[in-house]
Amino acid sequence: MRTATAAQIHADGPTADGARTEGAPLHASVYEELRRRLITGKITPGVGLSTRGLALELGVSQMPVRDALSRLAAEGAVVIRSKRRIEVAPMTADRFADLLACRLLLEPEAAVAALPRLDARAIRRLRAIDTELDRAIEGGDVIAYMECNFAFHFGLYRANGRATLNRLIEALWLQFGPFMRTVYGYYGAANLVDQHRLALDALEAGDADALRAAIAADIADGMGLIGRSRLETRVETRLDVS
Amino acid sequence: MRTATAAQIHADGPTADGARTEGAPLHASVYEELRRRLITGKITPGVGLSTRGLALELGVSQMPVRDALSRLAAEGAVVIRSKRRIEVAPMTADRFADLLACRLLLEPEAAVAALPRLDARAIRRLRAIDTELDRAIEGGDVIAYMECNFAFHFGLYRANGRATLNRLIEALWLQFGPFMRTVYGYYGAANLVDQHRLALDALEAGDADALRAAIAADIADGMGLIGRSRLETRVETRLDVS
DNA sequence: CCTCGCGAGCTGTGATCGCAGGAGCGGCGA
DNA sequence: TCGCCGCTCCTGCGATCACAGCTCGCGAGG
Repeated sequence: MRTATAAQIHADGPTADGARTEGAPLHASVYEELRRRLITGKITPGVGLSTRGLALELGVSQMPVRDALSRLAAEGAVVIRSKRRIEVAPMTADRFADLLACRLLLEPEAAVAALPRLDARAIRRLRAIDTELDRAIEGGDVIAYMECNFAFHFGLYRANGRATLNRLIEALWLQFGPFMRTVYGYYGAANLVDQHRLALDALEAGDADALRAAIAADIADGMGLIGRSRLETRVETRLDVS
Repeated sequence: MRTATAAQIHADGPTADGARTEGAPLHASVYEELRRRLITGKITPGVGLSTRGLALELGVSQMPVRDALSRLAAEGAVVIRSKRRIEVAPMTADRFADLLACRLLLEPEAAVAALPRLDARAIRRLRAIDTELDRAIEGGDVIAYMECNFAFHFGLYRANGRATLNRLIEALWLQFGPFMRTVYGYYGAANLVDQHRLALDALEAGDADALRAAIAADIADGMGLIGRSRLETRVETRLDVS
C-alpha cells in the first residue's frame, strides 16, 4: 500500500522544485530527488532501494532510476551489493573517521574561499537560514534541521565559485547524510548546539582564521557528538539490525 | 568487421585484465576501461564520445556504456551537453586552479596517512615504478609516463586504507587526466622532472613533513609547468579548435 | 557564386522485454 | 516439532525498440 504518499517526480508540487526541473532529463530529476532524500536523511541506511520500487514510487520507468542510482553509486552514496540488493553504504568507525577528516580538510577551505565574495545581503540570507535552523532544533524537527544545515553550509560554500571543491564536499555530505539522520533520530535533535553563530560573526568581520575555526568547530562538534560517546558501534549494530 | 583496433571488453586478450573482470557486471568493465583511458589521457578533450560508438568499439550494447558514462559524469570527468553531445569536461583557468588547490589539499594528507602503513617491500615496489617512470620520460612516452605516474601515486595512497579520501583524489585525477595528456603532448615529456625521488626518500626516512612537502612539490611542479608559462589560454584555445 | 531553408541521419533518453541468479518461504521427511 | 530442500518470486543487468531534438549537408533560389 504505497498510496503514493511520496511526491511523484513530475507531480504538480506547489513548493517543490521538482516542477522547476521541467525540460531537464528525467534521470536528472530522479537523481536530484534521491540526493535530497539522502542528504536530508529521508533515506536511512539498511532500507532496500530497488529500481522497480523507486520507479513505481516516482512515477517513472526503471531506466531513469537506474541512471540515478548509478550516479549515486559513483559518488559512494549507495552500494550495489553484487546482485539482488542495492542499499546505502553501511557506516563503520573507520569510514566515519575518514569522512570526518575529509570534511575538516575541505570545508574550512571552501568557507574561507567564499569569504571575500559574500556581500551583506548574502550574509543576511545565511542568518535567516540559521534562524530557521534554530527553530527546527527547538522544535526537535530533525528533517528540517538537516535541510537548514545543508542550506546554510552550501549557501555559504556556493559563493566561492569553486565548483570542483564544492562537488567533492557534496559527495561527502551524500555519504554521511543518511547516517546522521539515524544518529539524530537516535539522540534527538535537542542536544544539538548551533555553532553557526560564530561562523556568521567571522563572516561579517571578514576574519578568515576565525571563520576557518568556526567551520571546523561546527563539523567537529556535530560529528564529535558521536565519537565522544562511542556511539559508532552502537549505531553500527543498529544499522545491522534494521 | 569494424576493424576493432581497440581492445574489446571481453575479447580474449591474453595480457589484458579485461578477462579478469569475468563475473563482474559489464558496465563495471566498461567504466574501468573508460576510466583508464581518461586518467592515462588516452581520451583527449574535444573528442565526441557517443554511447553507440563506444558500444560498438567495446563490443557491448549501449546500455553498459550509458551506465559507465553516467558514473563518469557524476564524477565530473565528462559532461552531458544537453542533447546530442557528450564530451570530456572542458578546462578553464579557474577550474584548473580549483583542481590544483584540491589536489594540494588532499594528496599530501593521503600520502602522510599511508606512511606508517608501508613496509619495505611496498617502498621497493614504488621505487620500481619510479624507475620505469624515468624510462618513460627519457623515451618521451607520454602514455607510459602517465600510467606510471598514476601507479606511483595511487600505489602510495592506497596503502592508507582511507577509501573515501582516495576516491575523492581519483575523481580529481579523472578530471585533469585528459587535460594533462594534451599538455604533455603539446610540451613533450622531455621537460618533465621526476619529483618522486624526494618522496621515496622521505618514505624510507619516515619523515612525514618531508613527505608532505615532496608530494606537494610534485603536484605543484607538474601542474605549475603549465601555470608558469601561461599555457592555460593557449591550451584552452587548442581545445576549442580540436 | 553565395545564402538560406529543409530534410535526413545520428544523438541521448526512456520504455519494455528477457535472462540469470539469489533470497525467502512453504512443504516434505525424519 | 524441527530441519532441510526445492520452488517461486523478485532482483539487477543487458538488449532492443521507439521517440524527440539537434546538426549538418545538400539543393534551390536570388
